[in-house]
Amino acid sequence: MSVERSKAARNRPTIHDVAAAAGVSRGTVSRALNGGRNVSPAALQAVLKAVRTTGYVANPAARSLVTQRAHSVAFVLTEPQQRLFEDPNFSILLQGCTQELAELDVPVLLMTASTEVERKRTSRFIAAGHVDGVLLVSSHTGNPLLEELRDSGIPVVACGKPIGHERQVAYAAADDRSGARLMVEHLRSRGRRRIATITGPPDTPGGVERLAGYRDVLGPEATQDLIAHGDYSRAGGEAAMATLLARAPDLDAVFVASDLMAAGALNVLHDSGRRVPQDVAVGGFDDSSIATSTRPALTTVRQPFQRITREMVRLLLEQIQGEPPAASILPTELVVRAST
Amino acid sequence: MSVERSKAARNRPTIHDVAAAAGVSRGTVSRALNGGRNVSPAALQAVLKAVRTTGYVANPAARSLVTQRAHSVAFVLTEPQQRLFEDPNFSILLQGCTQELAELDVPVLLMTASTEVERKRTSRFIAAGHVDGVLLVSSHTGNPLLEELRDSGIPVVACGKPIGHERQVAYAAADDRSGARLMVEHLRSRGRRRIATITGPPDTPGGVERLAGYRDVLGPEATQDLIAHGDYSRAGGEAAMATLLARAPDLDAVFVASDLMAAGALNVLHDSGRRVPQDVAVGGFDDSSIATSTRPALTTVRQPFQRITREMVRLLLEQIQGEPPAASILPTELVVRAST
DNA sequence: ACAACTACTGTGCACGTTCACAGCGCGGTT
DNA sequence: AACCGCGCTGTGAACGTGCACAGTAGTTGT
Repeated sequence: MSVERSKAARNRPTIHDVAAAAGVSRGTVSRALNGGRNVSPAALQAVLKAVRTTGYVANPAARSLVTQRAHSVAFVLTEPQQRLFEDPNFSILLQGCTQELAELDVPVLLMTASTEVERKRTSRFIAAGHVDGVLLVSSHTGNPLLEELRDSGIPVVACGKPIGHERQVAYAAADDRSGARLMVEHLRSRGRRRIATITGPPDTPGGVERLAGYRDVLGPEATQDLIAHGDYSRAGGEAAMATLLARAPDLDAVFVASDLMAAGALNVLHDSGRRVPQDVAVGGFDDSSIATSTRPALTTVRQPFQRITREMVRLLLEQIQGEPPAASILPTELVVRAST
Repeated sequence: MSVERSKAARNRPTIHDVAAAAGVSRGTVSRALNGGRNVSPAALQAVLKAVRTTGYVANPAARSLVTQRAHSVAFVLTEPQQRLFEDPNFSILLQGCTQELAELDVPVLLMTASTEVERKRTSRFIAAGHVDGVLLVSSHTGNPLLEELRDSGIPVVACGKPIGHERQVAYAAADDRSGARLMVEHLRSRGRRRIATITGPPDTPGGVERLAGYRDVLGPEATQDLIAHGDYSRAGGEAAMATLLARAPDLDAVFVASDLMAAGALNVLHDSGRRVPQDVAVGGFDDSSIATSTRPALTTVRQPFQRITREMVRLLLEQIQGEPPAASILPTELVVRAST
């Protein structure tokens, strides 16, 4: 009597309550709910009905405790936080991964590791077993977090090639190099002859590979005065464009390694009195939402973000299942708009 | 013997291992780690040292199971996903909340509830007890999720006044109405006499309150032809601006209820051959990163996002502690740039 | 007819932690 | 001298679930 009273007092129904309501045992309820193997149709129906009437939902903590799985995943961003809301790429990746995983009922924990303090915290947090795997968005190489994670043995998937760890950690990345080639070839086909470039930081895969693609096409034409480095920020794009104009006022095209930097470059070109695309053609990279919001709209190289997030999730789940880390390189596509 | 063997096989140290290493009992270790009350200095030192040598981190699932707390919080977005990466506001809120909570070692689960399916999933997920509270970013009123959450009894804090539930759910919001007044008064002080407005959707607090502030200042001057509704998207801002120009070609200022829409409006004004601010002054709202990236840069009303996120977190933690829901209205500030 | 197999079901244990309780020695008050 | 309170400690629950195992009934094969 008092036992039943205390049970009724607890508001959240447990698997016991469902079992009692369905007239079966805990084990049968558990089996019915996880796969439903070796369960009679009658029992299955009874359990399902009992679940409905009691409003039962499994306690995730109890489940995690016994399965030794957190059933969740972390999305870790090592870039300065500024970039999360300045550059839509990160939001798209975050959104894509979240959505992809939500369909599998896997929640995503968002963590940043921009500062030393945050990195420590994130590292400790992940080591505590809060998550089964990590989606790591960290373009800059040499971040200690990657090695810490690798050493802790937790499954990791990087977004973009993790320079120096290509063989040891899984990653999904767009084919930056051939994407850059597509763009530069397109600029040449438009009759441009003095094609400059604004690169990403030299310690990022995008910074290296897209520049390599540019050089592939231009060969010796790619002189040093036509190459300026940016930091993937709008302000960085502006500064780099100003530098290029000072060094090579006769340039007639510029391939910018990200749409956000390209938007900055457009502003500077506008201020210098040059018309786009008549005087200078501008090509971006990403095909983020920025590309269609500039005037003129940007010709750019589309990164297949949806495929990238899908692959990241797949590669992570594979590793959680015990498979070794793998990599996935995805093709890019030229999107021609008004700026070239 | 075999017992010790199996213990050694488990890679993650438990509280038992720490207790053994420190020469004390589980209870003492637990007490030493949670507050350290009623623990002798000697025992405390021994435990701390044992934690260091074993590399112990508490198992969150086990802890949650017994404390009946998830020790985590959900950030739920009900807007169409598009907006997460088009409008920087959401990223800022997300980032702010995450950061604020990270300092308290509370992870943030990111969930979307844009579609019916997602809403069901999110609802069930939260009902399962995965989180202790919900940070709800949902501008549109009438979303069933809010009521579902309220009924389930889980602590909720809304961002922006939850129309129709002001008394029942906690919220943090900027003072939209007086912010709008600031801007319209500023436009008048610049000598503008035909001041139009592009509002947010009428079922959002921002849509209602900012329009009210506009009317407060203009009174009968606020004729219907000067008011157009937008949907907080860039495209919506463009469409609304085009409508206004058709209806009132003589307008000399427009107050736009969000920076993103204002950016769209600027484009349309530019295309129509009008100069900003000489022919038409444009005022935005938010002071998001967009405001400084337009040409000309936007005069806007700054929302104190950092204070908003701080208040959201505070209000949520309060409720988790058992306090009743409260509200927090935060002051806005006029930021004058080149567009007025 | 008996054994072997199949399909299904119930029970005990373990996961790792916190909390309530009881026990212990020790100094101070009645 | 007996008692009480205090600071500290160890121990036995309990949280709710999944899994291994044993057991039952019914069916098939020799």
